[in-house]
This record gives sequence, structure tokens and C-alpha cells, in this order.
Amino acid sequence: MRRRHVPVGRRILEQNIKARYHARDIGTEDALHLFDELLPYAGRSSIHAINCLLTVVGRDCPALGASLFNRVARSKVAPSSITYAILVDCCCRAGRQDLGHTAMGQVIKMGFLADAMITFSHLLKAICAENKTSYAMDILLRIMPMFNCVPDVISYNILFKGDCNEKRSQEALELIQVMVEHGGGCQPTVVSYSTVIDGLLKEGEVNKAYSLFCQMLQRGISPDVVTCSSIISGMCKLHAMDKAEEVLQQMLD
DNA sequence: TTAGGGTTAG
Repeated sequence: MRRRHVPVGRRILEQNIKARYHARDIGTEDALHLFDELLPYAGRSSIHAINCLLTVVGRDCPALGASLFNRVARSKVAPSSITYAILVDCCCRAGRQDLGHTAMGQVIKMGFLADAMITFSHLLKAICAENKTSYAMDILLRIMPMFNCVPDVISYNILFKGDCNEKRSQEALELIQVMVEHGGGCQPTVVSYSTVIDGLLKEGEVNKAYSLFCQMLQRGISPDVVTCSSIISGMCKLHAMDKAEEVLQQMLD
């Protein structure tokens, strides 16, 4: 197959953008200038560099990120599934969850299903942030599978956090047990356990939190500094100093 | 082969 010719100047610019993105060496202003420089003569190979720039701008100013997406859509460059993931995140963080849903619909329509769960996860996070975790749960358990989109552990972790923020850590605890028993390849990780343990402690459930910590150890999942900081802090606040010391000792071991 | 998603304390 013949390699498509890419102008040298454009290729250098794209490589420069990717390298600087990787080195975390692009600020929002830089990204905007680079975007203006690249877009007029961008081609098929440019979408990776454009995604880097959208990410930088969107982190700082999601509404601006979404408006840059519109400029990409009007250009010769086809947005990729990753571009849509960035867009959905920008829309949600700009307070336009409705537009996030619309963009999600576009992702499904275009058949970007392999990556759709990451795009969905931005929506799930936004829905949970509005204390509508039950609705997020419905999307995860019912809607996502309708599109052959299998939720992964990060999608579940977003829901665990949502439940805990709504003071419903018991539901998160039940869901973690469902994952263990029926999750197949999608098993809770150290982040899942840390999130739910923290939620239980914030609701005063010392014994349940400690049992879950023990289950985690039994299943061969090592606690990290987040797990331990959370447990020690939580248990001290609840005056469960004996258990806090046990956890500290396990950490030292 | 890479650009996009998850946890704590203060």
C-alpha cells in the first residue's frame, strides 16, 4: 500500500505537539495557538495531535474545548472516537450534560463501540455529580449492554463513588459483592475497595469497612497509600483506634 | 500504539 504523503512541516508540527503534550509542556494559550496553526492544513494524520490540544484546552476551559470541537468538525479532519470522548467530557464539565448525551448518541451512531465505555464514563460521572447515581446505575447495567458496551471496572468505580457521596455506601458494598461473584473478568481493584471502605467509614460503619478491608487482603489485592490513609483517618475519627493501629501495622508489614 | 475515564488526608 502506498504511504500517503504528509507535508514535512505538518508532520514536524504534529510530532512537536505530541512530544510536548507527553512532557506536559503545553499550556492553554499555547494549545490555542498551535490549534490555529495546525487546523488550516490538517489532514488525516492530524487527529492525534488535535486530540492532545483539545485535551489541554478542555481541562482548563471545557466550554472552549467544545467550541474547538466544532471547528474540527467543520474542517477536513474526521474526529475520532477519542475526540468524541473529550467532547463529552467538555460538555458535561461545562454544565451542558444535554449536549454530552447528544454527543454520546453520535458515538453510538458512528459505531465507535470499542471505546464507547470511556465516553460513557464521562456521562456517568456527570450524572453521579448531580446525585442521580440510581440513574447512572440504570445506564451502566441496562443501557450500556444494549449497545454491546460492556462496563469495565472504572465505570463501576464511578458508581461506587456516586453511591458513597449520596451516603449509600451499603449499596456500593452490595454491588462490589455482585462484582466478586458474577463479575467474571471485571473484578474490583484497589480503587474500588478504597472508595467503598472510605464511604462506609464516613457513614460510621467501622465493622463493615474493616470486613471489606479483610476481604480485599484475602483476595490478594494490596492496599495502597490511599486505602491506608483513608482507613486510618476514618477510624481515628470514629475512635476505633485499635483497628486503625491494626491497619497501620499491616501497612508496615 | 498513541490522544480520552476511577480512590484518601490536609
